[in-house]
Amino acid sequence: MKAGGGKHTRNAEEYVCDVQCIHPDLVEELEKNIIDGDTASELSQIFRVMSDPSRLRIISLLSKGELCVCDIADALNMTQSAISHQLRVLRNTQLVKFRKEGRVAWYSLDDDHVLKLFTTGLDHVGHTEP
Amino acid sequence: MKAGGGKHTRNAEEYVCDVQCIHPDLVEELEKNIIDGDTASELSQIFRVMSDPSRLRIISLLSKGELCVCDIADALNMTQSAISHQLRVLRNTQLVKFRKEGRVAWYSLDDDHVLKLFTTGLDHVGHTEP
DNA sequence: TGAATAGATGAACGCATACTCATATATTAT
DNA sequence: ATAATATATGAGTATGCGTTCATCTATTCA
Repeated sequence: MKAGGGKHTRNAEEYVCDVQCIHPDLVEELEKNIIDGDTASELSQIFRVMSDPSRLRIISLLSKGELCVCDIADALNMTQSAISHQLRVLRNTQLVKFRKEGRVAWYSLDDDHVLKLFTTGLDHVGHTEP
Repeated sequence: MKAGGGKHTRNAEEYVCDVQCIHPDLVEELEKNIIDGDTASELSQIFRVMSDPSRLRIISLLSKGELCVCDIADALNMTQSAISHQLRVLRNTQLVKFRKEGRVAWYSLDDDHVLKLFTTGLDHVGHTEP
């Protein structure tokens, strides 16, 4: 650690703290279980994308089926531009896919994981999907 | 919608677009399926908390058991202050809980949903937990 | 061909937030 | 009581991001 700290280990019923010594066994044990920084960053991106209310509502809509941009904009009462920007974010992170039909772009969820994350999250906040 | 837009509906095999008219059936259908703004905000908070690499690594560590602040700081090679700030965020959103034992604070995950979100996320990025 | 429309996108503004630094609080040891 | 330790926290700074506004491309219609 870099500031203000010591080091603790469980030792039967008592907790031993010491600043200078590091307990290699615990550290090693811990370090096996840490996801590395790259994985953490990669993972954080998915959650980051799902951490915006507008994007969640888009996902909520798309969980029911394919929709075009202006349907979404209308349903959420947001500008086409705002929706389009958000859809790009969702596209870039592979959470949604789309197909072009004339000048209409139809969007849909790309992955079941997204839906699972969404419903698990809803579960967590104590709501259930309609 | 507020800018640049029309309105589309699936109509058998053809898609009808019209700007001024709103198709009440589709809108109504959609609006039943939208999570409301409050729910979206509430849900976004959980994902927001899980959208930071440092917090994810903390969660990763705590998924293996109870740890004190300086254990975490040491394992992640971050300052005690930074960890403490992040733990407060995790505490305030009920993702972790803690107990005080003397001057040592032992933290652990508060909820199985957290772990489920974490592992589902890892699944999504194609990693599996060690 | 020219007008209208669906959507995409760059710039800019405002707000949120992760970390650092300094310091405060609470507990243990001497 | 005094010193040391474990953690918490406020202020400040830098970075990231969501939305708006203006504009651009591509497609359809007249």
